[in-house]
Amino acid sequence: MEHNCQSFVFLLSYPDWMEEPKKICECRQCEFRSVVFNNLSGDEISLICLSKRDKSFVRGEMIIREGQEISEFLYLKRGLVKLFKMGAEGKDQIINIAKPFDFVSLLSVFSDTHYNFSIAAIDDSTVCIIDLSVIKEMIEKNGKFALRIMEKLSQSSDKIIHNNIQLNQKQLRGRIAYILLFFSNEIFYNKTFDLPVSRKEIAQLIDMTTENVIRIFSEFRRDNLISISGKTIEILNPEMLKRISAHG
Amino acid sequence: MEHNCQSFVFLLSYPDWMEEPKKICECRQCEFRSVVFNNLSGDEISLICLSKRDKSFVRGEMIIREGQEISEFLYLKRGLVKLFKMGAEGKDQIINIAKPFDFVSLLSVFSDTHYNFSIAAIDDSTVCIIDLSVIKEMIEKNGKFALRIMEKLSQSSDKIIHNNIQLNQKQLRGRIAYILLFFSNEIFYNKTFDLPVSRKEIAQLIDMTTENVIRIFSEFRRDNLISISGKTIEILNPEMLKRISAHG
DNA sequence: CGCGGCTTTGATGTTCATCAAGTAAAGTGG
DNA sequence: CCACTTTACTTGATGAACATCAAAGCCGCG
Repeated sequence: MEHNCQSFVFLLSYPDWMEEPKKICECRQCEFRSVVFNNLSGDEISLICLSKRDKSFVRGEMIIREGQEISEFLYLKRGLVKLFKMGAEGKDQIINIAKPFDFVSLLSVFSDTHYNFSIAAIDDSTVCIIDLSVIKEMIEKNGKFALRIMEKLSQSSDKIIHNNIQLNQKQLRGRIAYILLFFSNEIFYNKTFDLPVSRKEIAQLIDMTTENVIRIFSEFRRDNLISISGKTIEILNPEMLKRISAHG
Repeated sequence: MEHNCQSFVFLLSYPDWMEEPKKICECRQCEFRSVVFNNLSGDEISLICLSKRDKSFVRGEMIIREGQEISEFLYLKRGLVKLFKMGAEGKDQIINIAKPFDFVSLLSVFSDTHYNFSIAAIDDSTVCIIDLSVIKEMIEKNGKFALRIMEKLSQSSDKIIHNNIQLNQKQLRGRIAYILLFFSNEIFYNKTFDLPVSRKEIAQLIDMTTENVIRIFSEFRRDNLISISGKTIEILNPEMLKRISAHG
């Protein structure tokens, strides 16, 4: 999971017989390259390298604040973040949870000048930050790259929209089952995991009250669908949870 | 509102002194051009013309059926359509209502091979259909065009997502107020309008039951916020509706 | 150690879906 | 065009699902 995209290697001097080497950047090895940057030439990768930097955030830190100007293109390299809209007094609404290689700035990067949502780390995270103008320039110049970016962007929006539709139709038990399976299957790839969010945040994510999140957790524990100890959750009966998620 | 994008003008023969004219296509005059196709050269516009056709649908007709392969890029030239996911027995869920110049195929055009939602005309509509491969080719070749398409696409997704978030937080009265103002301000630009959808469809759009849509309509009429006669609605007290929409 | 935030459970009331039943409107076949 | 059927609309009554309020234990942190 660790990767290091930030260092350049310069030769301080070189013998006559040697051409001046191009700047070598570890972006060439970055896993992210395989996601969308495949279509970029070596030179283009180098250009990105020049304008990019990594930034790390600890759990709980704000990465983007609603209203901030969009001048950079962000993707998540490590950790877990939440996208959310702030509301009055703890009434935030979580739009999405993003994991490594997601474009976290994607809503509105290309459609607005300012963020209309916030981003915060829900686990220690590092974000790769690229000048938006560089990305735009590259989109203009490299058509394959443009298509690939559109694909990723479109996928992310689709996912959010369809998530929302699905959740709206379920009632509380269904939503809890859904979110438990989401963490287990799509984030941690494990039946046992530590919830990275508070009960309250779960409530904000699936649109219900904190009390009811807890109540249904307890209910599921009573029915031996899950076991809970603090933040640690183990899925005991995934089939039943799937049925509950699908139905109700 | 009327426009005609479909006819080519060919000269059947031309004198020696005249160069063979390029195909002239009325796309050059199409309003849509100003929306995104500004950045295309005359030749590129011609290419689009060659691969495109218009198709009209009467109110109620299906335009796209869930599961269908995506091979074309659609935009709405005239009318009103609904994007929706089919559910069991009238339990459809309406995702969005699109108006002229919206990209109606936008969710998933670039991220999937098959539609995962349906489109139907809720008013007599005409759709301009362009080969998706032609659009993709143009995105690859013309960077400015690519950026413009991304912008439009991103705007549309953003709108849907934020709509959803807003609606989720409101209770029934707030949703009805919201949707009434939506039709008045964003679709018909008029305080009096004919609802293009049934009460049931409104319920599917803002996620409630048909009975409650009717109940709250009646309530609003009783309180002199609106007047209703059949499908015709007049907004009498927009300020109050705005307040109701904002609050609850 | 004490304060504030997170968690938990119970009691209560509101909001909303469901059921039922009837009227109006719109489409259908003779 | 009329009887007929179906679909849309409307209102009321009931109960289920859920939010809100209240109270107490827990945990981490300055």
